[in-house]
Amino acid sequence: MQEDILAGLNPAQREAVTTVKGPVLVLAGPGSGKTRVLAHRVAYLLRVVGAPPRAVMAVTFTNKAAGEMKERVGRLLGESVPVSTGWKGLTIGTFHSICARILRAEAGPAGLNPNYVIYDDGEQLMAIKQALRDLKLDEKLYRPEAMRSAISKAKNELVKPEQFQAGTYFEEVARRVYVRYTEIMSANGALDFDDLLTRTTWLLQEQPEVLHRYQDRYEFLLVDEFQDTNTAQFELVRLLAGKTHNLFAVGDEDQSIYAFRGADYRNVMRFREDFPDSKVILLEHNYRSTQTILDAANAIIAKNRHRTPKKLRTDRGQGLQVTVHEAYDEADEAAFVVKAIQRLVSTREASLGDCAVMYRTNAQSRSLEDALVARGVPYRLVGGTRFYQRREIKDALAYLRLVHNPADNISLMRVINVPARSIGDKTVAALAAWSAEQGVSMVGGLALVAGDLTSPALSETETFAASATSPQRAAPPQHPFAAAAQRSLTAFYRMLAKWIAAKDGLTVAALLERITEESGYATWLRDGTEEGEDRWANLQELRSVAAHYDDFPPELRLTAFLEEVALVSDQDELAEESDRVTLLTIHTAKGLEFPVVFIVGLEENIFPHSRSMEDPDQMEEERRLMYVAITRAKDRLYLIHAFRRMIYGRTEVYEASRFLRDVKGLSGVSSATSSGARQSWGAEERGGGASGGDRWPRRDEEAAWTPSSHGTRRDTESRAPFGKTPRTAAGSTARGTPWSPGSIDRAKADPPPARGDRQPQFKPGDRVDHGLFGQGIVLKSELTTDDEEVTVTFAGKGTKTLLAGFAKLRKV
DNA sequence: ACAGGCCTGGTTTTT
DNA sequence: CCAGGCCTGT
Repeated sequence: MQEDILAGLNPAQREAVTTVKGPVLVLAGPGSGKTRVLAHRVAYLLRVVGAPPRAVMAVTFTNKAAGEMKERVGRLLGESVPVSTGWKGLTIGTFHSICARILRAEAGPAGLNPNYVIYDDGEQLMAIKQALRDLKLDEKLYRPEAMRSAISKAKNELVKPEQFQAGTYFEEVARRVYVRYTEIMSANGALDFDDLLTRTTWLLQEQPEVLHRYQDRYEFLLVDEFQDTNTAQFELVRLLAGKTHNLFAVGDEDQSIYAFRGADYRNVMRFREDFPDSKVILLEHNYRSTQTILDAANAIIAKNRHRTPKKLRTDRGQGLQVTVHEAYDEADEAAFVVKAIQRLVSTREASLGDCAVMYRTNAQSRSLEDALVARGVPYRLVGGTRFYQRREIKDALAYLRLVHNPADNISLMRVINVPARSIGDKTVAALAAWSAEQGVSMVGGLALVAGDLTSPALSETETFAASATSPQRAAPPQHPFAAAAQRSLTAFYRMLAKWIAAKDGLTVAALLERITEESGYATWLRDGTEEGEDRWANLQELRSVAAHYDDFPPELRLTAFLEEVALVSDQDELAEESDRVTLLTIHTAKGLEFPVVFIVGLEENIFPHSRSMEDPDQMEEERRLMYVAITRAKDRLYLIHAFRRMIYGRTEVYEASRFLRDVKGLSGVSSATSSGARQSWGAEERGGGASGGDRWPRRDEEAAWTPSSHGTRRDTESRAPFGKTPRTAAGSTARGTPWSPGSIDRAKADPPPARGDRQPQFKPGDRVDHGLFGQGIVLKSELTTDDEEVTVTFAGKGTKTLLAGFAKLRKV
């Protein structure tokens, strides 16, 4: 058994797995098998050490990582040990989900509503705006977003509202908002994401009895991505491990890229200070990339001052060259990427799914999408609109949440007039004000308006107003509503009260269905449009998620469901099945790997980002980001920058990124810039031609090369609407020729056409058939070094430029 | 209630 | 340039 678990591990990994007692810090380079080590260690603890499953806690940052770990542990153990996040078995989960569970179980000691709801950023912002209104502060002057970030920062540092030290006027405002916000959240029975961590940590800090219970239970702690912990998380882990010190932390300072949300890679150092007897294990062997790629990564990260020196090694050999390419502008950059991908695919050196294009900011995806769509290359864009952020989903969840926790005013306000029930803004505002006066939640207020003095909403409400406990009422108090408003409010209340009464007897799916039907939401949503049907389909998807909870005990299923949807993002179930090019930011690429990686936008002020230029610490983070990006690549790496780029509607010349300078001198890195190509085979080589995006102007032509000189681009094209499936070229519309006719002669950046001895397969006027676009007519065809580039106009699908070796074009 | 015009601000993101 | 918020007018 032990052999099984240790088989295939290298000596360092093996040591990490088997060093069971005491604090262990594993510094794990990218691709060094850290997930493997974590899973094997859990299996080892259970199987060889004989630890009971309930004594083991493994903490990750993302659901995806937690899921992977569960799966791998399950595989190692042959599924014989119950792997669950439940109380009985192993605890494997994210910081947030584990904390949510602890707070649910310890609602009493933690002073929380056991039915608390979790607010996401949007709902949090609503609560902050409420706080600003209560404090009569101007939203324009004190941006809610700024307040949110100040409050979040305080919480990450475990600073309570009453401990908040304001050193500036702004901070004083933030302090007051923080205080008021906390009151509002408590009245609503709501916690934000930061609260989950800080409240748990405060609970353990302040209640020794609770702390000891958890310390006694969890003999073995494992923490992934330790460099991403913030102060609250670090403290939480420290507390939990306080008794046994059997704390196993895996991290890599060099991959810390989340400082902006409170992560502090120095926690890795602090680990060694706080646990001086800790054993440090380095995992430097990389199983992912070629040596050339690792050399580039090492060259980047070696310039950071604050790090434990490490050097990645592989036994994969040098591998292929790393390509540095200079493009003319963002369109040329995108065209270069797409062509390179098509070339690799046509030669079967890679599949579309092997290829990833990474960029610093989301806005950069646009030109890439344009190029992919234009050339009919399927792709997926990671990080688009998320399922749980969609309006219909948020509405449905707000209904469910309100039924679960009627104190939740934010959810009430979201749904009270959706669909329209003649309860306008003024009525809602009056209800909010009057309910607060009465010391009840808004649902409590509705109960009073409806004359229902026995409503549970009147007794369960935590209040922040004068009356701390709700007095027994003999008669409903006078309310400010006119007869019509009263009628609407009462009708809404009766409906809601019925759902609340029925909730325990129904499955979540049934409750959801009942709510969407009786509220009129379903009818309202399905307005006959295609969009309405899409949204309805999304609701059905939510319902099928809810159905997973049918078998839970009745009193738990709604709680469990709401918790899951609050803490899970569909990023986690990021489908990898289809063969498409992946577009994603470097941040979202962390933890992933691809055989072929393109890093685009390698220009000063783009990457490294302009906001990081002044601050050496932020510049180090940019460097780590570049390091993460490079180390995603297994076999092929392309580093691309553009000579000029349009940002915020302004086109400017950008200097190549310093990161390129760091990498360029290395052996195995080839700088095949377009300008070099131009010099070697001459600017006069070819005349115009309509397939834009891949040519350079001559120097003397630069002045004329203004946006207006190359016609309109994509200004009429709106982005394809998001759907449940990633976009493909199939639904795209074509655009016109991007370059204005008759403009000056240009050189091609592409390799020169193959010499004489080849004949094009296609010529202008040929009728062809394409699997995706149907029939079309060839406009022109040109040979390139290794393929033939055919421009075809398709009926109703516009004009596409395709590679004959890649697209399945057939003459008809 | 909603369309349309004006203004503003625009890293990175999980939970 | 362009998305999202806010205001105004129907």
